[in-house]
Amino acid sequence: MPIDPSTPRAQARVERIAEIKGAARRQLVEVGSDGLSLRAVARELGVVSSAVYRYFASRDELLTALIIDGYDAVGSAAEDAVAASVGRPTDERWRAVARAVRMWAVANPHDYALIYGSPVPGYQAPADTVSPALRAPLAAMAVVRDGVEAGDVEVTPASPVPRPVHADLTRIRAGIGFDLSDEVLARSLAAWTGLLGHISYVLFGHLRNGITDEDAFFEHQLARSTADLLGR
Amino acid sequence: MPIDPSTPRAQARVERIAEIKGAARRQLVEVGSDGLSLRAVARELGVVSSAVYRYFASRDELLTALIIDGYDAVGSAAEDAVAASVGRPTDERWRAVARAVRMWAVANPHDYALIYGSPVPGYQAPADTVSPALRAPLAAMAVVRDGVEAGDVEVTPASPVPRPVHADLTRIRAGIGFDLSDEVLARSLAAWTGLLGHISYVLFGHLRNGITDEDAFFEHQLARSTADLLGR
DNA sequence: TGTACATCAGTGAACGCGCGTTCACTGATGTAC
DNA sequence: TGTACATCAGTGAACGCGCGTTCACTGATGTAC
Repeated sequence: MPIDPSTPRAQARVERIAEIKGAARRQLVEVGSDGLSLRAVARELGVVSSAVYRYFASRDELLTALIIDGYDAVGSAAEDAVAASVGRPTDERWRAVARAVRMWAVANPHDYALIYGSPVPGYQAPADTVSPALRAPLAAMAVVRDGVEAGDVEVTPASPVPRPVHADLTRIRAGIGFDLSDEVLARSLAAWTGLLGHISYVLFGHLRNGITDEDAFFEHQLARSTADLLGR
Repeated sequence: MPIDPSTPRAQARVERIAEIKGAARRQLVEVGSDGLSLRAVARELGVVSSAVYRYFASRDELLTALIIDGYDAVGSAAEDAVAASVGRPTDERWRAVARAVRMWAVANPHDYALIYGSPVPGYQAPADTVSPALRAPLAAMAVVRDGVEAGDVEVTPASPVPRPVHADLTRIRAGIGFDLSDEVLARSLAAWTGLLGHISYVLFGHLRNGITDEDAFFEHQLARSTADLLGR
């Protein structure tokens, strides 16, 4: 594999890969991750099915590429929101990240479902999905860490942390690479899973007959959960 | 369709339907909702594929039956927990429902993914899934309503509710059939989506490298979110 | 109690289809001397 | 600058497979008189 992207061939290759992934993402919309088909992708590109194997060794490899792209997309949306809000109050910054994640999800519901929905049965996520997957939650946690430093976050533990939970939180702390107390880390995780819970519940249609103004509902719930996160 | 279940034939039919659904659920485990195949179901039952059409007019109809069963199963788990905790303090009752939902999810991850995971693309849920889908959240909300009556729930609004949100909450109130103020209803919805968010995030593997004692972590987070729900 | 008929479960063959992946190949594009 | 060779993208045919659904059928089970 040549890494030099300057030669015309390498450039064409990069473009071709992008075309394939684009066609595959469009297919995801119609048919879901299980139904993703190399032949259909090839068809859309006006190319014989075996040609796709020049670029992806198998269907699963293509699926992995889409998953990584999804994580990277939501990750950079979150990171951008964090970067753009430096210096602002913590509650505002948290809401900005949360909004960025939701907006990405609403704009790309099928990519969202691919990464945060049901796992594809029989598909084993390879190791190189791990670090892209962490980008978005890490960006969110960084806001909380900054907030602790700025004194915007109530840090007094609400309840004692049982030993096994402490052990797991310690492991997570090591994984994310910066210090948050058990209390604050647990609150951050709750805020993060709560955010995805809200997004999924609405996006997957469980409030279809109840909520008409999804933006307003989200904002209202976000204000509430932000207060819970920061300890008011 | 004879409804009298007393005749041997009708009884055999009921059993056969249960067998088919059982085989289909087992398939779901291996292959997901997209991959659910009538032929494979027939194969497992030692029967020719067209025989299944005696019981389900199409693949989608079988899928719908599984979805309804899933909603009914989690719904009755929740209802049982509610019924078993009558008279106990509200925070305890809420935790009991939440635990019941999670335990069902952990015991039946594929049914959980079927109903609360990514929607099956191209599958349109028919109207008769609606009321089973409401059973679990309704059971949970009933606990909150009882809690309000018992004075266990802080009912003072934390923030004004924007008009469009109020309109949607009114619609939901009408749908669930009992009164909860905007404030309490919004908190209940947040608690419910937060619960599913936690369950999904862990069950779908996003904390695979972080949490080892999932039960302890859940209990700890549940204590926190219960306090948020009840307004401390 | 016995007979004639209707209902039902399941059979077996067939339809038309799409899938992932392999393989030997052609012809164009790049590279080395 | 020109030639010989290597690399690459894409072709086309083929493999073996499973799918949903339809249809005419057989034989067993139930029902009505």
